[in-house]
Amino acid sequence: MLKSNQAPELAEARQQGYVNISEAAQATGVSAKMIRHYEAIGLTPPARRTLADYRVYSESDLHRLRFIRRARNLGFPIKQIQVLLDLWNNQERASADVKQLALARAHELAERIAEMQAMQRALEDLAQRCYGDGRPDCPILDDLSGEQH
Amino acid sequence: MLKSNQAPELAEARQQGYVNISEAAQATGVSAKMIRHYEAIGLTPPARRTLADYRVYSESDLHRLRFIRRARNLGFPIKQIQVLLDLWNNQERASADVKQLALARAHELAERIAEMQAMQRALEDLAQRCYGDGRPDCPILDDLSGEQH
DNA sequence: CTTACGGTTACCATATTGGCAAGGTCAAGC
DNA sequence: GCTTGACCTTGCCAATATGGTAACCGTAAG
Repeated sequence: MLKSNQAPELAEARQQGYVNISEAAQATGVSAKMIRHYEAIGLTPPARRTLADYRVYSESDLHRLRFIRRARNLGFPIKQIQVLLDLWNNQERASADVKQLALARAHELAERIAEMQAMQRALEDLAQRCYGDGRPDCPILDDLSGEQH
Repeated sequence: MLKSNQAPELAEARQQGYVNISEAAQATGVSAKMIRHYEAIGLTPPARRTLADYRVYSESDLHRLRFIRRARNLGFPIKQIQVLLDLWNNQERASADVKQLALARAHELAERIAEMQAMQRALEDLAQRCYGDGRPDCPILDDLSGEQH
């Protein structure tokens, strides 16, 4: 009567410590939508299924999802998270590889931050020179028009 | 023999001071691809065409494209550029409207910058605590795993 | 006339996330 | 046992802005 080997029913899977996708989402902070998406693009291995094709997740699956969420919070794109997951699973990894990824990411962030700070400064400079009242004169639009000042 | 009123041939349009799309791209720094795209989404009015359906651009068309490029360089999204273009064309605009857009954009940028700086700091902290040699121990992966330190 | 270049439209792709629709499943209450 | 509501499934569409490709036709120069 027990069919625990391949595709259990949901209640049975739960007894074995599995959770369904919405519980996994709540437990990891990754939306159900994204959990399915990560599986579809191969970032995570195909989830185990019940007889009714419901996805169920073990504690180690949840662990991996939390890993992904934290990496996303650090701004890593999916491709790099793929590499990080490989390194995470690889006992013979060299920490140098991981450090290099982290520093490369930090460097990219620094460059983007510098660009955005330049934009922000330019906008605030322009806004400061703009009266901001009912008059139509506007140094901001003048600057966008390419007028010399 | 002259058919300059509606749809001239390319040579004729050129004599009237029009340029074709690749010249417009070079003159404004907006790629031909993007010029067509901006037209398709209604950011710019439909370009004038020659008999053979080639787009041709007047100096004021180029002026508008340069305006768009500068606004993009300041990080304005297309939707806001639409508003900026309207204000630019509107003689009765109030500079307050433009200033508000610029400051709102500056504010968004500041928020994104703060987030990214937090990521960057976190990454550099982690990298600094990582030996970065051949050993597998790696505080970066430990942190992503959620281990307490 | 041929050739090379460049224009045209219409797709596809990126990366990430949200939303919706149609249909099947689970659990609880009657 | 049946109904009901919540939840699962897949698949498709949406957004951001930009790049690429393919098939077809126009233009300019030899």
